[in-house]
Amino acid sequence: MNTVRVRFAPSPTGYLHVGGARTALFNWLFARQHGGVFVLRIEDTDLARSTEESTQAILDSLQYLGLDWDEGPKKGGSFGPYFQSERLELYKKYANQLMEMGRAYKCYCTPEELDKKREEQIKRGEGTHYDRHCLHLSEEEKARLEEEGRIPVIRFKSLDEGVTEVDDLIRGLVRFDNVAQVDDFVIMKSDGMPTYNFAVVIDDALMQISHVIRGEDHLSNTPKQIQIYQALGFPVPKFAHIPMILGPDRALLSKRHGATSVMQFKENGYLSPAMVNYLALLGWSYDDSQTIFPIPELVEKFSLDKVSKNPAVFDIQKLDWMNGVYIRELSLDDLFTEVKPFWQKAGFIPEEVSSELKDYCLRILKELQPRMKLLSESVEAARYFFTDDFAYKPEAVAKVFSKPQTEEILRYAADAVAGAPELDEEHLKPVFQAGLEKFGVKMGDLMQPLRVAVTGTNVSPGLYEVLALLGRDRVLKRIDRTLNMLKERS
RNA sequence: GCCCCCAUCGUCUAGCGGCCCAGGACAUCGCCCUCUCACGGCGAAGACACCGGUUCAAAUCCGGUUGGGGGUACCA
Repeated sequence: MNTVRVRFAPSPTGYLHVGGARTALFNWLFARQHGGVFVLRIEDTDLARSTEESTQAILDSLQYLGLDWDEGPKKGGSFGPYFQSERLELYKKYANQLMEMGRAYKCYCTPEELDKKREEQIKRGEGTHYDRHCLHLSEEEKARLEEEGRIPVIRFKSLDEGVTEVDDLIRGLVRFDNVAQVDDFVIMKSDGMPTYNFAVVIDDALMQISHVIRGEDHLSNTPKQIQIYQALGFPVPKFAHIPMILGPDRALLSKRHGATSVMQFKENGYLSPAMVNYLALLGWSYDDSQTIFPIPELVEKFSLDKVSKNPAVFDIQKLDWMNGVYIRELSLDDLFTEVKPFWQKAGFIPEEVSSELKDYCLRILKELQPRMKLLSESVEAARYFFTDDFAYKPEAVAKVFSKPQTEEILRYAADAVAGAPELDEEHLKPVFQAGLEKFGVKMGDLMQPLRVAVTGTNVSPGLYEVLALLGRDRVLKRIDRTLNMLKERS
């Protein structure tokens, strides 16, 4: 009886963006916590903008985030179909029922006529609402209009008095004046499709949705929907309107703020659990100390009454930090699994990785792990481990190779490397230190030129580790190459 | 225009009448570690939008102002 049934109902008119993902996440968490059902429904009633690619992109995005649905596309369920475009008969049936009850009527007004009336209402300082011009049309008038070729829409006849209350789980009681706030809105368009405010009610009612968790942008539409529930005698679900996500300029988060598509985040190297963790914290918090929440803990601790009422600015820097935290928590093996596609795409490693190569990768990753925020960063950071043909970073050359004695120091380092039984700190450091006295310089003045010589950059993991990974041959070749370059330059 | 929602450090937030001259995290700055960069450790700076009430006592309750967001479609 009290089964929790929630749903995520995106319209396939583009990629899933982080706002939608966050809504999906809150629904999913709520369902999982209560042992309920998470339904995925595709709201594709906008014929002009809905595409199959978008549907697929949404499915892929949810999968990446690990938000599995119990009923919906590719999964089925006993409340289907789960595409609104396949539920047209249902909407028609209930629209007719409303008309028979006298709670809906055909309207022949053209968009132009309606626009004009709206403008006048605004000019007069009134709220905008349909003037019920078509409510009292006689059968003859209707027939005449249809002969003219006008195709009617169906409007809901809203209540003439009183207020409609939305008892929101997050915002508390919100009251709307029926006359001023609930228009005789269109429920069936002239193309035979239902409008959002109608279809959402029919579907949520028929799918026995118990809690409607959605963005705050739907709060103002809720009284309209509640009137439909009531007119049709459907039980009204509980509502929870979660705050919007904004960009740094406090405008609604959109493409112009940068990446907003979930798949884009995946491609940029964000780990799924980091993404989920960050999204969960946008508008929700647990206490005054914890910020890292593994998914099972989220399922356990999430609650709607800890959801904030104010809109949240999407902070990419915090997401980056969090991604770094999750990267550092990965085992090297798991990190390799995550990094693999990036390295394959860069041509560093083949499709099939030998155990010897994997071992090498793991050793590299051990050094890179504490320095990574994004998986994608590992490509540039690891380039010199996979190719000898790397470019020297101009800033590094300018800064490091401009010092006196550079070439002598590099030659000394080459000798040290050539003579050391092992390329590690234990064997190299004493030799390097001896060099410092000889040249009258500090450790950095020796290590930095050597670093640039073997990596092409002045920023890398610990040099001893890098040298050991590269091996004697490659190190000596690279020092040679650098020396030649310096000679040619002067 | 009309209606609805919201208002604590730059950002996400804790706070639900006294524990708060406001706590945490990211970002920023400084120090330590140190071969560079990270990681890690320590520390600094940084907020209750404003004005009125209510109360012995307000970040917390009420009203207003201002500001931000949303809705007002034959989009969802």
